[in-house]
Amino acid sequence: MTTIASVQHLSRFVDQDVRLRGWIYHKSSKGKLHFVQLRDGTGIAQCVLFQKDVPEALFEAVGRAGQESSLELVGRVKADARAPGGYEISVNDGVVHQAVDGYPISPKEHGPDFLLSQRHLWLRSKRPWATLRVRDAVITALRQFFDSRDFLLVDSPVFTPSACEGTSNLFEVEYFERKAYLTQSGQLYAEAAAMAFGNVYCFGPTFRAEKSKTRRHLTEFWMLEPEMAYATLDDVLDLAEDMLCHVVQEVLRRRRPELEILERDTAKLEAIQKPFPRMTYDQAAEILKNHPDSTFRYGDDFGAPDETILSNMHDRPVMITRYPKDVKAFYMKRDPEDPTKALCVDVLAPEGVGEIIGGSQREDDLDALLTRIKEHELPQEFFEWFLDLRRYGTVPHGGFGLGLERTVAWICGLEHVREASPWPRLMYRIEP
RNA sequence: UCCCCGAUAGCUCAAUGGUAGAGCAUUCGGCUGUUAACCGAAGGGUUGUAGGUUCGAGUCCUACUCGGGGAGCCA
Repeated sequence: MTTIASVQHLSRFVDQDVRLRGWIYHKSSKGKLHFVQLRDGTGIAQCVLFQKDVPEALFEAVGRAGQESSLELVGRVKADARAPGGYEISVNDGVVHQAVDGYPISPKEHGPDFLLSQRHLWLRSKRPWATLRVRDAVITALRQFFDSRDFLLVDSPVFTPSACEGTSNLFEVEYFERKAYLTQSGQLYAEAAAMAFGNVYCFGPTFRAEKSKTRRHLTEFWMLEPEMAYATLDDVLDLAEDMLCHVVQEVLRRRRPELEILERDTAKLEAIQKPFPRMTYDQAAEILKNHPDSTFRYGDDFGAPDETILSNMHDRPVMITRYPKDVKAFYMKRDPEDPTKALCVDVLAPEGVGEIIGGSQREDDLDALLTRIKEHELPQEFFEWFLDLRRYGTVPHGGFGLGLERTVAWICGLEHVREASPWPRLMYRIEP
């Protein structure tokens, strides 16, 4: 039996006979020879079948086999500059498992509606392949980063009894005799875990029933939320900065070919180095006040065009701190130097991508948090356990939430976050 | 929820209110170096749905359905 090789590691088998198992990505025939671009999941390799070198039945079978036909080909690996990837298989044997005709996704252009409806097949194409391999590297780098810093993974529940930040925009589900909601953030549970384990993070799916139809929104997305006991806003900023640098470095180290397929300008990723620019809301407001394209009014949150203006001013993520308390969540601690502000941060990715991280130092004072819950008209009974964290050994603490798909979209240079998810869930799309 | 845009062959798109078209894909034939090959031939249509205007509607009008982009909100 000939050695089974993967396209990824083809260079290890030069001048050896190997067996490749996969699918036809593309084929072109010239009379007495076929060129088969064989896709095996790890990459694409060019295989050449000369009629005189292979069994007649195989030559005819390959001739009839269209795009995405499944097959195994056996042959010698040769370095050949004419072949994409630099290696080529001179085929002498093989078998077509299933000859396909009429595969829906041709090498030509397609629209997003069609491609999303064919997501189960679209995954096989080059761009999704490259994108999802970058996503894998991002996730691996994130876990590695937190593990190396002794953060413990403590996941938060998906079913929750009520809202973390407010009652709107939640998906409601039947939960036996009562209602439950799909989580929109694991943060409150991460805070409890931080009091038990010190530094923790949770990483899982979150859900927003917001009727958003933009390139930045999914109804289901993955969020990574670290939480640190005995931490201040500055600690949160430092952590976010180190984390993003590590993730980008790891993607550059491990996923160069994928970034090339995506035609990503890697110079823009090389520029992601410490320190990131940091400014306060007031400083950002001053910039927007004088900007012709902004309709910003002091006291409001920044709109999407405002974020674009601010992020385009820098070649690396910009960290904006200390927003007005009224536009931010109830659990954020107020700035002791200016009680109208919250000790919070938004991290805006460059190139107009916008917000990928939102974080804060948390309110650790029981009475202040009680007041805040009343101000926001939240049902206190659902937050008693959360208030317990302030009753029994409260400490300064903080953390942030990182949107995975937005981060992947930024690193890959995607137009829309839906491509950063293998099975994107959008307001008007839940299939396949 | 609001604003803008779109829907014609499997896909991407054309068609001045007057005969429904092309490229790709598919099928068949040809070709020993293709990279989204090339050359020749064939099949493929209830123009999103329902009404209306008109001698005549893919084209104009109304409603609906589905989708795309954006706002707000957020990661």
